[in-house]
Amino acid sequence: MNTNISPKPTESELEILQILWEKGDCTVREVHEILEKNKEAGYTTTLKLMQIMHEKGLVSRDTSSKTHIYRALVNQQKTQQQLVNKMIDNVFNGSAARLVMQALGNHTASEDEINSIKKYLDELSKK
Amino acid sequence: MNTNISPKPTESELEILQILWEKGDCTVREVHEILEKNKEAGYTTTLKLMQIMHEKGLVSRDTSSKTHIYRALVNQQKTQQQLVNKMIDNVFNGSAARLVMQALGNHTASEDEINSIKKYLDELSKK
DNA sequence: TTGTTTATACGAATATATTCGTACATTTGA
DNA sequence: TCAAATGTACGAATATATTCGTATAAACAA
Repeated sequence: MNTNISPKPTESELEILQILWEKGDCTVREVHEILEKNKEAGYTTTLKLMQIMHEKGLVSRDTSSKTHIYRALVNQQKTQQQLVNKMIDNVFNGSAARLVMQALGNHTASEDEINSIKKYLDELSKK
Repeated sequence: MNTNISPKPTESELEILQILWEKGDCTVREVHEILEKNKEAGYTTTLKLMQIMHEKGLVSRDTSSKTHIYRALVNQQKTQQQLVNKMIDNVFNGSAARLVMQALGNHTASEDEINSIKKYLDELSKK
């Protein structure tokens, strides 16, 4: 039973989740400053987005002091899995293998990456 | 050089592109009947979507007879690549390997699939 | 011929996502 | 103390995606 079904995050929400996953708990200002490195956006835009994410249950927040602290509520792995599965279905007609090859094809994986994937595949084979 | 940069197709557009890629040229009615198997939608909704796709340059159409024939203009592989790259960036912090593992983790790839991926990786390593 | 079916065109309603201005409260520092 | 800086709340504008109703023309069949 999973009462944890969150709606699929939008692109903007995903950008924010990335930051929260990596940095841990953050204020709006902290998130905003990181976002600003890559794109232009007003502070209140970021604030509003994070408030909406709170309404949706994507994040929690600590409001005990004036400056609120936000925390990701959805699990990174689960969210990634959800999005990947959707893409496999939606874009690759259900074939995970085709997605994998497409992913490796262009995005020139490094030798290290390739090796770690090979190891991973060996693990899978054993089971 | 690529003068073929089309805007990212939306989800609905992707469903239609899938059909055109698989079936080849289609009328609106043909596309609509396939779509209907999976979801409910009015005929004029499908029509409108395909007209918009035409405006955007995602499809061409032959209007020489009353019933128009639509054809995908964007390449399947390129479109898949575009979407996968976006996801690698957007969801996996730029790591193709992490996407690959996530994709294989849950979606229980078959032994055959795993082997074909291994072969593929070997090819990549050689270069 | 003439009514029914099958098309397209197109405007508009609805839903959702994104962006920002403004009001107002709290904190800070000169 | 009190003005500037910093923060939240919230409504509204804008953009985009999706859905559908209606008008109208063409094809078809009795």
